[in-house]
Amino acid sequence: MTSTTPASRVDVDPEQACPIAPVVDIVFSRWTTPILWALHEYGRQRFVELDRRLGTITPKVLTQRLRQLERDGLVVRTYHPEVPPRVEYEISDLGRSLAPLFATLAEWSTANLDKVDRARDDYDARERPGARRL
Amino acid sequence: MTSTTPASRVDVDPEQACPIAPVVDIVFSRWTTPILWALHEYGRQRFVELDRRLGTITPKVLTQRLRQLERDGLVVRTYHPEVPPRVEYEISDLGRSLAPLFATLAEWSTANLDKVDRARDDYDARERPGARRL
DNA sequence: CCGTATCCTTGATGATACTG
DNA sequence: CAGTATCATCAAGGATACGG
Repeated sequence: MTSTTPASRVDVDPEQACPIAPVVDIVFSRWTTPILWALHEYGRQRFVELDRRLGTITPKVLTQRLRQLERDGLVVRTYHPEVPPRVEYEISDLGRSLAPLFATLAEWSTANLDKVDRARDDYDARERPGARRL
Repeated sequence: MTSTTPASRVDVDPEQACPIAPVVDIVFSRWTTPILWALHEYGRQRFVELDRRLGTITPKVLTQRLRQLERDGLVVRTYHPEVPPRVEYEISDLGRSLAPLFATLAEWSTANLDKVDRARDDYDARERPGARRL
């Protein structure tokens, strides 16, 4: 390879052609938005509070995601050496800097989510029966 | 917030406590951003062009994602009954309405991605060896 | 309380081959 | 060309139990 491939793939490093791909991985991987939202809305919280607030998440997965967010600098973890132990999580400044982004997202949501719903209804009505694709 | 809830889960319908969760599912599920970006940047394209441009995606998955995006009204599919068949995909008005969102995302990226990298380096340097969590 | 360790299930993806 | 069908793989997530 490394030659002038005539009619093959374009000069893209796979999946990286999209410049926002890295941010998407960081901010929108599974459970990250609910966690960040919870921390942003309700402030510093302990592990169990978060666990309960997120409803269906398991402690294992919550730990994984919190570690990831801590490593990425979006969340700050504070350990209080007491008995019983107490750990608190809060959103970092970097994490807070995502607020306008989330706001934009929420605006788009209120403005367009119903359009998506209608598009789905239309599609399902059209493509339902024999479902001949033309 | 609800004070002193005895000892159970808060009044959240699971995973739905985050108001932007639905949009995230629609816009940021796997491969959707690269696809939308490619359609937005390079305009109307045929199936193979997209396939090649996205680099590593397989036709099967590309079809799945395109169907989803078409159903959600973010992408428009046009079938030209010729031999050989020709199908073109383009971004819809609804899809285009995501542009400012993507712009915000790109801005955050250029402004803060290096901070994430440094946070990761710091974390890895701290938590590397015996990795005692305190 | 705050997790970790283990096992297991499942949904997503890759590979390959084949139609209209 | 534009997919679909089928099979194999695989890692993320859930359930459960236990430890500091």
